[in-house]
Amino acid sequence: MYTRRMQDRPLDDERLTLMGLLAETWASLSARGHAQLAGHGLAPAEFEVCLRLARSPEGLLRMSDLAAQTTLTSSGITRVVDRLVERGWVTRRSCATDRRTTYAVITDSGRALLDQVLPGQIELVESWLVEPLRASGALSDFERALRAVRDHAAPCATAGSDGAGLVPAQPEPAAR
Amino acid sequence: MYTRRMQDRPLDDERLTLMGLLAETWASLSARGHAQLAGHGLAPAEFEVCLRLARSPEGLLRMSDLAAQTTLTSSGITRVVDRLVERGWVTRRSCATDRRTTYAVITDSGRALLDQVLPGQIELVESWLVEPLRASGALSDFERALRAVRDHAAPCATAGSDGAGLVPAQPEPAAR
DNA sequence: AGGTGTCGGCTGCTGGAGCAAATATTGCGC
DNA sequence: GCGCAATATTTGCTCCAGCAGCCGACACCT
Repeated sequence: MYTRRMQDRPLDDERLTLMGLLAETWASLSARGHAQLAGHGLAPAEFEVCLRLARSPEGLLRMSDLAAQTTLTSSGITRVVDRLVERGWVTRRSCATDRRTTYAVITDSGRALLDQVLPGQIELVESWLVEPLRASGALSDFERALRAVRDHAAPCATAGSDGAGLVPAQPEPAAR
Repeated sequence: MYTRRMQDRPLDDERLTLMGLLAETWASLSARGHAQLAGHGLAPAEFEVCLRLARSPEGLLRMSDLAAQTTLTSSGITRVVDRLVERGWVTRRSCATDRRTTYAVITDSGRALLDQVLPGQIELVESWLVEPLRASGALSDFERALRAVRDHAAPCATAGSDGAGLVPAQPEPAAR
């Protein structure tokens, strides 16, 4: 397996199929998560920002660090935080020692929102990801494989927390 | 493992972390693929459409079947095919037996484009996904786990090919 | 035939996100 | 102290995708 036969066209390459399998799996899982978030009036990026803030030591993170940790650009973070501020889940706070930086801070209301949203999200992951993995006996294998790929590919997703504050060696919290 | 300890807040739930790991891995891999496609002037959805057409029995697929197979809506497919037609990689063909349906057909030029793009994409998957998996000895485990999740979660991604024409039991070809 | 319901694809409108330019603040060298 | 480069955030422009609405076409039923 995984040695291409000569008569195969690149079109049918096994590696392409594997990537497609991963794509399809991710698309399916994330779609379910997004649908549930939408029920709470939350866009995926908004949820991720709230979650990262809540997980942060003091519930606050610099705008540019948020950008580095997510797939959004700093411009995108500005808009997302705008929307979250409008709804009272996040506030901005200026930094005492560096007046260029702006912190995004999660509010009590924002934490309450997460308390309301998280159980459903966890339930979703449990039933659509963990459960089938356990049933096929591949749960720990899967996580190990995932870590192997991530460690090889991802540069450093813990920008701004000074390498600390988030779960060690498990920097990525969010369901996009 | 994978039994939540009582003192954990939902914020630090292991299942959320696992989902985050998957999210991060997918984000990293797809970003590399997208960057390479961009070098050929291709958007991810455009590449996926071309690939699915090329893999189709006669290089043609109905618009609505393309929509069903991708994450795009039929409206989105209309626009994507518009762009591909503009650049000569795809043409539209009306159906002889049902005048409502429109086929998207890949052109020779479109196939040539794929010949040019695919090797690089395969190379990317090889070095950033297959290689680390092989190194950690988790390659076959990973695919097995992925299939378990996909089979449990994905409804049916082979719409329009009448259940045939694509790789059996491996319906998802594309790197989005 | 004629009528009705459904399907397939295309078009106006809206919102989100990236890119690039603009603005603001800091730290450095003179 | 003052200009200058570097960094951080915001703002204008543009593209892309989804939603809702539309029309043409088919199928079924009477």
